[in-house]
Amino acid sequence: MYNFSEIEKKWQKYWKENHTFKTDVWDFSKPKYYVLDMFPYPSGVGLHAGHVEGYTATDIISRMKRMQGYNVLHPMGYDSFGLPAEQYAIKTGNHPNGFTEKNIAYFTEQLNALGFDYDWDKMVATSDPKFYKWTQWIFKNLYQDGYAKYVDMPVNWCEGLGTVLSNDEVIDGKSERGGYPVVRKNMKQLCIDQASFAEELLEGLDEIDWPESTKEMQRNWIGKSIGAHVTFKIKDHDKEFTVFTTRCDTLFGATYCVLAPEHEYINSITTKEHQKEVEEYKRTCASKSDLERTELNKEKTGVFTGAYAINPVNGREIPIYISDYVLASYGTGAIMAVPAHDERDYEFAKKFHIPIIQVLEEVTGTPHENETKKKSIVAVVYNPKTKKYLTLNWHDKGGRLFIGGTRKENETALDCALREIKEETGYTDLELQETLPKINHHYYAYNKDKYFNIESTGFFFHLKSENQQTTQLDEDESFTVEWVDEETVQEVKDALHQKTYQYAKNQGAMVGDGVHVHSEFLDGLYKQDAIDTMIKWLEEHNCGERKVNYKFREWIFARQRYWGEPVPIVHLDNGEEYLLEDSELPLILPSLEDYKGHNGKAPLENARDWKEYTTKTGMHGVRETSTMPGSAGSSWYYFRYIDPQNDEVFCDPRLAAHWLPVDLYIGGQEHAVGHLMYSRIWNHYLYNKGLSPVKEPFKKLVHQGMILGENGIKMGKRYPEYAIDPKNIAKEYGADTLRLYEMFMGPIEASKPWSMNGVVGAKKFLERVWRFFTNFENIKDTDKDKLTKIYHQTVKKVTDDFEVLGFNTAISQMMIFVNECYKVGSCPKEYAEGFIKMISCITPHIGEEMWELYGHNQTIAYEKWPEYDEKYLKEEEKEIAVQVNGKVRATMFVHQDNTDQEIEQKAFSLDNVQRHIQGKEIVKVIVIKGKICNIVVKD
RNA sequence: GCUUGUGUGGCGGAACUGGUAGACGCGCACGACUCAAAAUCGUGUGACAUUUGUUAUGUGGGUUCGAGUCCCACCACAAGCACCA
Repeated sequence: MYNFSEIEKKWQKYWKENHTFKTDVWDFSKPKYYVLDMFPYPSGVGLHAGHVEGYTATDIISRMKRMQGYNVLHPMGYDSFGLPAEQYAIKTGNHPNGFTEKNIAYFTEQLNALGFDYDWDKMVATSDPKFYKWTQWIFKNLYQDGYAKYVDMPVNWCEGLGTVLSNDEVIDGKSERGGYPVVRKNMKQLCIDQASFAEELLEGLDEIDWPESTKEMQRNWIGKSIGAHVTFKIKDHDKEFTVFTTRCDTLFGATYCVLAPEHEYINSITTKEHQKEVEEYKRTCASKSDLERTELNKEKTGVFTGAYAINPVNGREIPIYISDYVLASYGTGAIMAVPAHDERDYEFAKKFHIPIIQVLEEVTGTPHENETKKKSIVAVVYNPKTKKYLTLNWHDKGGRLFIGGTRKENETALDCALREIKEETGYTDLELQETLPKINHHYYAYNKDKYFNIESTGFFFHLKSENQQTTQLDEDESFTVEWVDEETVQEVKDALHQKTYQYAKNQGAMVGDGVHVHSEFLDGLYKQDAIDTMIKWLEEHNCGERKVNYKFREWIFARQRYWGEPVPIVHLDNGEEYLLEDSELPLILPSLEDYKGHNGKAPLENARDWKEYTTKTGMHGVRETSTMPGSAGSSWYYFRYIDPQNDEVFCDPRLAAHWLPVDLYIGGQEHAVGHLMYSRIWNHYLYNKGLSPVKEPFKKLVHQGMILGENGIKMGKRYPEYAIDPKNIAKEYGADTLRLYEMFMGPIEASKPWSMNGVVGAKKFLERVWRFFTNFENIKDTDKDKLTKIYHQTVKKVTDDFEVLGFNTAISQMMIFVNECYKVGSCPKEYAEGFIKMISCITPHIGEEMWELYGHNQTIAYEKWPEYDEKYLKEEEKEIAVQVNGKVRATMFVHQDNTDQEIEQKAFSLDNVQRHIQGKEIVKVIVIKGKICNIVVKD
């Protein structure tokens, strides 16, 4: 029986003493492979099961690549600035350094206990001055190049934490850490202008091998939308304002405008009689946090300013409202409202009784030449008492329809609808619920042999009472009047009637595509053409232009916290900002007596001596006391691993050119728009400056899934009782077992529940391996042939599966191989050693130990990866299925040289096949080489 | 509501560009070894009927000689976004 704790300790010691995994980064003779894990925050709790999963995956890849002859860089480090250390400092009054160092040592010990092959000489920690010197240096460059600057802006202010938070640190209006309420407040902020990278960040996404969902989240976060700026003059004022819209084609349907409550013009344009209301509304909005604003999402609010804007396209005067459904921070903080074609505007217009003008009609049916134009109606009548709809069943002359009809001259659409209902069904007591959008319908009338193009107005009525008159039908009107339930309504297949019904079911704005009407030069154009035409018109008439807008805004780059990188900026007494010189970096974080910030001030305000600064030329100033956010160091750390000791430059460009990009990056999806966006921004900046050799730092990205508790519940703070602590598992079952189990659980990206039985199973497999392969009576060539095929298959499958991180299926193949060895009762040394090499990537300790028992006195880590020979993979005899009408009726062995005819003949000779084709006509026989033979028969 | 995913035995999960569904593991049952148990080794294991059959990959349709895989509609779950004009 194998003693895992002894073996694991032995090899961990061996690797450390022999520097087995030291990477010579200057050795360019071999191809490089850079595998990276998202480095952890070194919390005192240590590793959790999710860490182990991701780290084992990169460990396996790095070990395989090393054996395949790559020069592998597989580093580990710590994102060691952060809140727990800060809280420790506040509580104890001690500098967080000691606390952090202790945690790092603890974390490192745990990582080593799991046998990961990190080169610890490359270790970095973001809180180490030797590291953050360069964080400050890169920031300095960003500042010099104008990408970092002070901006006066509304921010997420968290009173509870006494700091400003970025949007991704705010969840549901509360701080991500601690759950304190967050409010909006105007402050001068140090920001990084990420929006200027928006376009290249979007483009970059197309060239990297990342999970689609993460790319999509980044696209969403950047939030690009293509549209136009349109300028509206204000009536009786010498002023104009600009709106952003993606639907400038609907400009003829604009019936009002809305300004955000914070809009600068409001005070000057509001008329006297509306002043009080407007003031009051502004005040309510200001007191609301973002959370409250979204909570009040349900009902639109707003007030009229008394002012009117002039629609540039038709000179129409439309009222200007203010409402908080328009955000000051997006676009221009002002919109044109087109209630007919925008859900929000529709809702607002309904509430404030503002006209709704439809300028786009959905098109149904197929257009044709020489159409006759008509106006008509479709009426959907619903009886709320019986929950049934009124339909006419035209049977074979048109199927089931609602009530329809052509408008007479001088007849309104509504009159027409009421008349048709009365004539065709006799009902007279109706209540109009909604006039539905008009539809542009094309059809062909067989009885008249004519093509028609109709503009149909839809109506939705409720039946108030069953009062009925006698119907007046033309002789060709042969239908039955039927009240039907919702299910039977589905029988209405006519496109126009179907669409009308949909409008009746979901009343609101018509937001889809269609042709323009009442829009002068746009009439007859579809949406996209109309947008292009309108932009051209706006540009020609100097009242608008094409405009791309992004949700992406400034990245606030300062926190009122202590435990972060100091910002190398001094605020001079004359109001200017002074940037420290390179020689003054790193700007070291001072020790304090009081680590707590007071009244929203940064803790570094307490560092009175440190704060003071005088330039060489004798100018006095005060240092910036905010520190950088947590994501600063992690935005470039992958550079530093390559060249961690360099004091001249953040990373030697020759090394960066050789080692970047990172070939494989594994980490949790929670960083999809935080860290993964910020590092791309910094890298794009460095790339544009010629300081990074690649546009995109991470070529391939994989997120490890969440590991759930045994009952499928998320582990973590909420349910600590279900949490699995990898420390205990490693202690009780061994690190190899833990690694093997986590890799066998399922696909790496999937969330999957923990199973203690599964752990035991993994351990049993390792014991089974040990028992067989360390019993040298088994290791002999006697039955070599019996294992040749399965061995080569296994090498191929494991190699291919490792490459795509399919560890669960690779392990399954290795189990099959071991089962086969047991069955045969022996295994040649050659195959055994190949197997040991493969499994040593997953379970390195037992791998090294067995390798040694096989008489080798060097680590297995640099042994040559086993190879397979295609010629052993081919099966000359293969069992294929014989189907009759697609059902498997028998199986048979066929030789790979057999012709289709031979296979066919053999299939027909099988008893059970005969039974099923007897007395039936054979339609055809399909033979797919090596797979199947299907006989199609007919009675 | 929108976006992106995911739905396969008692459980975790396999299945290449459509070609014998359920690999491998857990669990369960039986057998061998044992006085016995554990461990180990072997055999079996979707369901129903039980000789050959029927039926099965969230639901309902479709394409095909053949569908877990492709198409359409729907349902459920997960994650993210959410008045973004």
